[in-house]
Amino acid sequence: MDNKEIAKILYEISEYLSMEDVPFKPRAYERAAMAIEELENRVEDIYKKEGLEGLINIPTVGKGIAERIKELIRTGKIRYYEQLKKKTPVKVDELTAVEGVGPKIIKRLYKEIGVKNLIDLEKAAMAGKIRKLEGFGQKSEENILRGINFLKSSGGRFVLGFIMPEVREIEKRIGDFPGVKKAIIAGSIRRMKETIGDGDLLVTVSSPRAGQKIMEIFVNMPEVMHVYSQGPTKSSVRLKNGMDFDLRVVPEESFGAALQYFTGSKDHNIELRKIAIKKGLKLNEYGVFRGKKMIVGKNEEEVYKILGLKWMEPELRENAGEIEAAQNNRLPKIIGYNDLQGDLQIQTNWTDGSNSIEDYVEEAIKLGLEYILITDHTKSLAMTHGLDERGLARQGREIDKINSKLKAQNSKLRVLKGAEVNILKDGRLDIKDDTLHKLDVVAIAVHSGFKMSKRDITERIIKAMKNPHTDILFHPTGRLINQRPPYEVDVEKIIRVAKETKTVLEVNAYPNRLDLKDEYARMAKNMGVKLSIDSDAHHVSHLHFLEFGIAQARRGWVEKKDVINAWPVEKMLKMLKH
DNA sequence: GCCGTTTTCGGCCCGACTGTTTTCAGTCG
Repeated sequence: MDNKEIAKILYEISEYLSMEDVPFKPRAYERAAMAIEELENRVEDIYKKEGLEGLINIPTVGKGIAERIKELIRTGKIRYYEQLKKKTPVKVDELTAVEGVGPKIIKRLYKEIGVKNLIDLEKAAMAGKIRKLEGFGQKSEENILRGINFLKSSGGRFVLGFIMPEVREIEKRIGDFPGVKKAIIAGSIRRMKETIGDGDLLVTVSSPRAGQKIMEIFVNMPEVMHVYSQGPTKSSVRLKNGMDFDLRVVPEESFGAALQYFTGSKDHNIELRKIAIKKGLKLNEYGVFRGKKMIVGKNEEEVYKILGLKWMEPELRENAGEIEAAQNNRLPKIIGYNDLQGDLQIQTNWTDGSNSIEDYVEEAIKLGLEYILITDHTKSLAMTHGLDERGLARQGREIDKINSKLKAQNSKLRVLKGAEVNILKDGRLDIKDDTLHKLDVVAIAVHSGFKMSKRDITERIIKAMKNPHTDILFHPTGRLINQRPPYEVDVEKIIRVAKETKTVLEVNAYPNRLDLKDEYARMAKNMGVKLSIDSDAHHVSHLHFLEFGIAQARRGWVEKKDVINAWPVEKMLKMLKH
């Protein structure tokens, strides 16, 4: 049982306890679930090595929850959890996934109209049963239906950044196997799309025997739940996490053509084949052919070259102008995965992050960053214990101390003072100007009022951008992939105002945000607006998410010069408004 | 149920916003 599975059960216990109106316990279970999700070591291993004591030593896990986890590891279930489920037999995970539906609503809908799962919920809403309940109305019902439709539209796709560790693990394991020469993930994963449907792993092998062997290994991996098919060149499985995964053994001389073909996108490939036809050639996954004679296919570069195109990064292959650019040798020099020098959004344990400023300092040094901006939440975001003016001043003094220490150690790293200042409903910021003035970088963000009309929310954000202290607008559209649509903000208008006010727009790298998304990042870049790519870390391990923000920016044709935290710290600070 | 430089009990849930109400419950993260 892995940590995610354990965490999921603890989350559910938390929801059930909330339904019962039990005080404080839900929060305790929730905090334990969050801690376990972020733990590097496997809880099961901790228990095996150190027993109950080891579990209790996990912060936020005490004697009570440790006992529950112990029972889960030893018996495969938790009696307490089973009792709670029996009492309210509903699919909590399905129902809470609907935006705006929480434990109290679930409980009432179950008790009063027997809603147990998502299908029941949709039926009840469609039949107009929910609006008739006391305390509910037409709007609540519409909101629930909207939430369900949103879930459906995103169904079956996985958030790239969350699934990537498992994908890479499989890629590496297969690639390291004796007899396997090359192993590369193709498809939308290689193009670094924000969500992916399935995995395609291409390999070349040293002998047919090795090919057969690797197929054996693949279909018997511990992650595999079901084998659809197993053949000499293609095997297809479903993983336990729900994702379908194919392994293809490809002839060495066709590897480039196969990689090109399976990387896609579909539209990009269609255009390429049209070009091939015009040149009297044929392009397929085995190579480029003249008549029956294969001309090239061993690597991607030669496939593109023979079609009269420069090779291009997979992130650009969406038939969005890249083919023409490649023909005219005008491809952008998109930002590289090692080009960032700083990270401009980090939440610490001063508010809702899990780690101290020093923990982040340590991790940032490991990653080779030269600066980090601390951006804890501000006071009106009460659930995160947002900082007020005095809190920010106190944090500033701590940062000064840390910087002196770093300097004494001859460290290159510098910690900058910032905040993720909350934009109030009327567009004012919730921190006074004289405090904002003392910060190195002021970032602003919307955290409430997501359902405002297009005009109102756009005006609200613009007013906040016009504050002379504002430097960066964080996650400009507020979307959460597979979970919540963006607010109805007029992004084009925001980009225009960003240009006027010299406000930097963020490409948030958190895997289910990626906000601005690729097309808007491209629009901003084209209008000369500067961007920042930030992890939005709430835990030191999240600094690694920068990769996915960079990927999103690359998909938006963004270059190094467009990204302020790809610049040295002095140049970056000089560019800002104050 | 967890936690502790306020330490073995008594705090912890804090505020904005929405949608339902006419004074408030529930969600957000």
